[in-house]
Amino acid sequence: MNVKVTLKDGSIREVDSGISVIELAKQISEGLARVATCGRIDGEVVDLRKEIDHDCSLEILTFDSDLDGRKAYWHTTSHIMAQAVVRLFPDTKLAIGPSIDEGFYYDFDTVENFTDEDKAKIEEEMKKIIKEDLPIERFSLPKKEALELMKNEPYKQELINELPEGEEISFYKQGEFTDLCAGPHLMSTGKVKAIKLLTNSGAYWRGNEKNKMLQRIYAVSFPKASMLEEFIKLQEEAKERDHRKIGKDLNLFMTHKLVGAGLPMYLPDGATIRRCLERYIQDKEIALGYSHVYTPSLANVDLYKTSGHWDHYKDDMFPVMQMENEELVLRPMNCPHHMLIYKNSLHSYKDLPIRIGELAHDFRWENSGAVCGLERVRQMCQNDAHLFVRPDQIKEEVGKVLKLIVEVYQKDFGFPAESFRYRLSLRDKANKEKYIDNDEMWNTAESQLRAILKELNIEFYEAEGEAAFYGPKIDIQIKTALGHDITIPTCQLDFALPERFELSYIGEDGKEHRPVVIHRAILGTSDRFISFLLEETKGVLPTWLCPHQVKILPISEKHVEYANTIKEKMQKEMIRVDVDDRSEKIGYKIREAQLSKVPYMLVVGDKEAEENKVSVRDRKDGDIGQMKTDEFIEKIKKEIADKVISNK
RNA sequence: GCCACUUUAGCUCAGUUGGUAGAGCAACUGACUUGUAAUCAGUAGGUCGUCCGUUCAAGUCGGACAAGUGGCUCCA
Repeated sequence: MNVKVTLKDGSIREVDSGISVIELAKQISEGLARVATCGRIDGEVVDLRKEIDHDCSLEILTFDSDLDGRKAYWHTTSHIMAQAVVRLFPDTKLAIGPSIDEGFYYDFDTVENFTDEDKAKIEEEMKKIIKEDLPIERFSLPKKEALELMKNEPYKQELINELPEGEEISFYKQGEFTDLCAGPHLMSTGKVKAIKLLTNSGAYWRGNEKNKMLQRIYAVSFPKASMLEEFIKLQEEAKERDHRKIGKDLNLFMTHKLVGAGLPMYLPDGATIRRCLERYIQDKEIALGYSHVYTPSLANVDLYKTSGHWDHYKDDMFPVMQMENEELVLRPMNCPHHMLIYKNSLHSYKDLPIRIGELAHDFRWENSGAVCGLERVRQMCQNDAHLFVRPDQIKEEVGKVLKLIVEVYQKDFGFPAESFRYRLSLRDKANKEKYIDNDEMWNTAESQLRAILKELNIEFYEAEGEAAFYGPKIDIQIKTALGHDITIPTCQLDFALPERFELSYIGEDGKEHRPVVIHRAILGTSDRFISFLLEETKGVLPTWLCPHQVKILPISEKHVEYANTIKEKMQKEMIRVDVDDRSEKIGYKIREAQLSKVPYMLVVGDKEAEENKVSVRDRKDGDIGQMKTDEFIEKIKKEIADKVISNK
């Protein structure tokens, strides 16, 4: 933000581009600066005196790259929306209306739910309020008077009552409408130019499902109509990246209501991608000293009573199946099985760490409203492993896991580092029944993970209430094309399950010691990883993962025989190759192959057949010229060599 | 699970005020034998998500259920 301000003595001072709008506003309210004379909106220098047409101690706010300005802009629009709703539906009670990353929402307690028609009316009314260009005034009241002013607004009263005693409580007034608000806001409603109501949905008061459900309307606003158009365009692009759309277009997976919600079926091409990924990650793990096992998806319910899952995780599990005298459940996690595998033999301190991995199917009851393509499912395949370590090995092993994550995501897949945020997931100290009760254990585990992250110089944030019931985690969070914040890789520290299963190793001193368990998943689950992969790559997968790596396109039926001979040659080299032998023009075949995102198209006709060559067309660069068939086979083998041991 | 919306051919979508369905692409057949992003013609394909109701008559109106979509809650 680059702004010139006129100081009270009349001198003009340029404010650093690094200053935030809030900071500038503070300077103004402190009397340091009076009014800005020019600033940038959407990159263009404009005269702010035109933007700010009355003098008060309000903030100067513009919608440019400054996040604070953007938030104030949206926040103001949310007040305009609330004003419109109150005008149209006077019995509405107001809850909260904050700005969010992309726009804002407002929660209303209404007599009846909003329909699409209501939304259109609200949008019209908002445009009127903008046209009225109502000045926005800020004032503050002591608590008692604030409560009196909001006597008809129970949600606002609840909020006021929670504010600390003695604090000034600020309000913003525009025309007949006044709302409790910390600000900041624009100077008047007319500053808002382009608005669009997006979706409405139910939302619980304070996000607690025990509270009343309110009506939430999401919306965006911009200072220029063109920016709104741009926003809509970006939204459409995000839809194109949606893994469910790509999955359908490329025939990767399907669901069927007879199978059930959240239970996708992988079609041949999707199954190929998954098989390659699973082989890849297992090969990586083998190289790092992991041993893989197979364990059943069903277990006696007592296993989970022993592990503690039954007490802490029951609601997320499928119900017990009672057969003869046994009570069986589908497993939600693999840890208990792996604990028993560890316990199956005696271990020396010299044997540790022991790393037990499995591509294991887990079953979790997800709310019907939560399931989403491959991203949230009710049966998933975890790329799971449990590392049984001595306490002195925790740091090294967690470090190795984090290193593997970086290697996979950044080196092998080339995903940009900015896509990921490291989250230290801690317990919620106020909600003790959710977690295994052992404060000492929690404190040790949490501080150890924090120390490791710091030591490795990894930037992270802490989140209370995100831990597993048995221990804290380092989760790697990503934001999907759909804007969901999800975990893919995870690394968890667990002192609890070793205790519960009475695990031990024989130490140097000849006595029994308790190992520590590190739970980790690199791809997370195959399902969620594929959803992420498809969205991140827009379906243009690296060659080693492509279900169809090469498509041979004969110019005419005369050339099908030659096409088939090179196909056989490639198949022997474990390349996934098809021949398009239909009687279509070459342009048509290329178009189809291109849309199916095949990395290499080999056009073959008389010229190629004579010289035992192929004309290579790359999906990104188009025609890249002729080469000998053997030369092409070597090229593609080289391309996939470091990811793949067995390609089929 | 909760709130809102959606569900018509394999896919993408039309379908006027209720009078038992259309297009494009795909598929199939035939002709064309093709040189780097769509050759032409023809054929076939649907109890309009399922069930119940209103009506002389329901893709269209009402209800229940299911699946899907956007959120909330939850979560790998």
